[in-house]
Amino acid sequence: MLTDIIRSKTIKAIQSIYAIELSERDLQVNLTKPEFEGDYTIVLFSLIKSLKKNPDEIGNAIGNYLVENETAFFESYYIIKGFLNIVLKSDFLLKMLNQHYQDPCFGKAAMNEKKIMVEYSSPNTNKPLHLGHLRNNFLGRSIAEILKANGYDVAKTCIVNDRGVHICKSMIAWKRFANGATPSSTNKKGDHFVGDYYVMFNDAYKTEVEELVQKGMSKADAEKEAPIMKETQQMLIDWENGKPEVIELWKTMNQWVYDGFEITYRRIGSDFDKTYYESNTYLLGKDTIEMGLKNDVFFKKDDGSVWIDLTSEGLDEKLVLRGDGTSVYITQDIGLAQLKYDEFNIDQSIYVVGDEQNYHLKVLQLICKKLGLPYADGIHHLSYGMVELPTGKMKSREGTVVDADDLIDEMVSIAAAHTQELGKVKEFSSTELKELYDTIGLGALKFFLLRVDPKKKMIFNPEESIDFHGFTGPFIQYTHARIKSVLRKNELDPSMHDFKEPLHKMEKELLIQCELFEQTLKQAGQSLDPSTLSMYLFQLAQSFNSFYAALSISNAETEQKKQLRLKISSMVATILKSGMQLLGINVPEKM
RNA sequence: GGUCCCGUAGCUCAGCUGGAUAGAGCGGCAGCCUUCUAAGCUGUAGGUCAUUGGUUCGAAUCCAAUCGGGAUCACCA
Repeated sequence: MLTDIIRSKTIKAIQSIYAIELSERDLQVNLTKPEFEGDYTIVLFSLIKSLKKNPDEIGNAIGNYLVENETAFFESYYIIKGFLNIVLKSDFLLKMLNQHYQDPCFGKAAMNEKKIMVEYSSPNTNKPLHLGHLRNNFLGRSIAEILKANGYDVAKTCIVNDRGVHICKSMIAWKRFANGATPSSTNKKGDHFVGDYYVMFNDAYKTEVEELVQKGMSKADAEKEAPIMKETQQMLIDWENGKPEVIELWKTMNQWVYDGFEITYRRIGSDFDKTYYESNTYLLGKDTIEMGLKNDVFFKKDDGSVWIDLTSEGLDEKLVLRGDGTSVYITQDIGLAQLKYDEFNIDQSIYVVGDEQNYHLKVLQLICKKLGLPYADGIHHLSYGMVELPTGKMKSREGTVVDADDLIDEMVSIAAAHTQELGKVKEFSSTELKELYDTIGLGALKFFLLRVDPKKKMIFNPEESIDFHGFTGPFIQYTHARIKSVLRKNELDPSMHDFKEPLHKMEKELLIQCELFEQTLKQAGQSLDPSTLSMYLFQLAQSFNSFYAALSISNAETEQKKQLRLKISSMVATILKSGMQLLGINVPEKM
């Protein structure tokens, strides 16, 4: 990578001029700001102390040395107020261009030996997906792809929360209110169908509680005594005892939800190498607790419940097994962590889970460490912020949840309206059009959710629909389609690779930006952050559009210039396409 | 109350381990389609980087305190 090359050559220069060995960390190399002359900038301030010279003197010495001794790389230099701005020769960039202008693997690392698991999505089977789930799904999928591009062997998994009292709630409501209705009899998507009964449960429950309070019962008691709640709790017990009729209903209703999820997953492009179900894993982890009890990692209280004391870590005492011997949430997470490790032999396990569970995941890792489990250090919580509305958190009780399917439909129909209005793809068949609308609508939505730092919470305003202009997915898709159009109309000659004419400023800038792709992927992989990639792709597209407006490709001054520009365009399109694919976004040939 | 996170333009967000006059997009204003896709391009206005102190050649960035907002601390998942 260029930055690394410049850094190491500069360090070598300093060593040979001043006989002082600097570490890579001591030297800052950045892109030169556009308002100054030069391509890359070396910051001289940090060298003043160790070299005991003034910045101008140091800059001149280094600049001279580089231009004279590294003739293949450096052309000239400028010194402005403590910064050494160097001008690159075009050779390195042109070589890269000739090699990779249509290489879909450009920027990606070779396979390494490490295996990483990414767990994401992890839905509940009692309600349809909402906007928050979309952020999770897009992040998980994209991070998995980015890690693959960094050479890792990646396994995508999902843990489905398919059991528990909340699942029984929709089952009870269905028994009470459905009269045998099914998704097909009502022509409703299965997950939405079941979700409706979950809502009905809460309504009925609320009514019953109110009635009891009217009769003089306290609110707390009423909440426990409401018949519908008692039925639900009984159902959970029946479920755990395997009562056939309950199991039958549970299977049926979950299948409805899975059928619904399947449609959404296929549409948004989420898939998994392995799906775990809580109904299979909820009993895991007890052996490990037993082991920890023997090793004094855990302790037992008088009532038989098992705990871990994390107060020395600044946390609390945490229950890991109930007094009656049944599991809590963390018990099965300990077990599942073990199971994943056993089944996949992973070096690292990434959990894409919302930041509301920071404490939980911290405790999970700490417990695994204390137990001395080999995979403890590999556990990594990719904590992402909640998606909120301008009015605050989304609340299902207040009906302010943004439904995933609805939002996708809305985005796709906006894409369709825009496309029809512009009328650029009149020759498309109806299937091609449908595919294009999906590509653009989902591209806008995915990019919107991936362009911000995962760690930060973000605000979605349903009043202003997601943009299709500016820093958006469609902007990048459009840039790609535009390039493809130019490439269709002008023949690129692969044999032409000797570009002697000096590069235009914008040509050089584009090549330097292309070169940055590898570094960007590496950084996105290390920080598990697709937003850095999103920003990079946007900037690249933006630079291309400026280039496109300022310089003519097909009517370039010379044939050599034309071919150079066609290759640069091709390289930009290649990077935009492969970069967007790492975000889970397709780019059209035409739009 | 304990722990953790956040506060940058009207709005949504970038600003990496301290470095040049704090940047994008949207929205506002003014321009650009007889030339390769105007979902584009160019220009312009808009900031006490929550506040106050400290560290130093230099702070939006590091430290401390204050103010404001949020998450979490269940024999829930």
